[in-house]
Order: sequence, then structure tokens, then C-alpha cells
Amino acid sequence: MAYWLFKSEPSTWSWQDQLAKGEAGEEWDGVRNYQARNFMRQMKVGERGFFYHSQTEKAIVGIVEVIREAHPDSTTDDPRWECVDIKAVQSLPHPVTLQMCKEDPRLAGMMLVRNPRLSVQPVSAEEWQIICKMGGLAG
DNA sequence: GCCAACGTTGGC
DNA sequence: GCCAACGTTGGC
Repeated sequence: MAYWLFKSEPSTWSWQDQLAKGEAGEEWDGVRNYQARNFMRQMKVGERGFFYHSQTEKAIVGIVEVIREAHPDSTTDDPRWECVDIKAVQSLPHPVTLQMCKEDPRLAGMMLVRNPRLSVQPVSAEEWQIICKMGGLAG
């Protein structure tokens, strides 16, 4: 069971938008980066990920679940690009900010800390537990 | 709004 | 196949 992190600008696609989609979920489209695409290809239905707001908020705000494996991105005709579908599972009671991740030595190696530009990233099981606790969930 | 970091592109 | 130039992203 792998864990992931999906990054979005709230002005483009926010956690509230994702929540509004409910069980139906939504394509995580628009990714035009090979690394990010390759991670999406590894995703399996039922795996979970964090939802991160970049720019103004810079915080992990919710948890999502993969509901469809990688398939062609409907927003482009270019066959190189694929995406998965995800649905919102729950909001974090307390958003975990980028600063909090940077300040916790256990999270210093997180990809989010090292390369905040990558839009889809893997999260280790240990990091997942730590962040869930910081966010007010049992994990 | 600025700047650093990174990925992609294109010329050679 | 290398590398310089460029565009984009995101933190500050």
C-alpha cells in the first residue's frame, strides 16, 4: 500500500472543489510532467494520498483516495499524458503547513520539502503517520 | 513581485 | 548526446 501527495493551486482546483465532487471524484488532469505521470501510473485503486494547497495556503488540507487507475488525460490529445481519478475522503482537522513539515526533523527528507514543484509525489508510510497525527487524525 | 530551482526544448 | 536558453512553478 503506497501513499501519495497531490498538489494543487487553490485558485485552479481547491480542496473545496474536490469535496464538492463527493463520491464521484474527479480526474487529476493537467499534469504535464513525466515524473508526476510515472507516479500516477503506479497508483492502485484504494490507495490514499494527501491533498496539498500551494501558493497562498501551503498546507496539506485533506485526504483523497484513488478511485480509477491511470488513463489518458481527457484534457489533451497528446497520448503521453495520463491521469488517475481521485475522490475526497476527509478533511484534516488541522491543516499541516509546509513550514511544520520543514521544522520537523522526521519530515526533512520529504519530497514536498525537497522539491515543492513536483505536482504528484510519493509519501512514505512513516511520513503518512506523522502527518496524520499532526493533522489531528489517528492515522 | 522577485528570484531560485527545475524541466523542457532546440541548436549544434 | 550535450548544453545553453527559455518557460514555469512556487516559496518568500
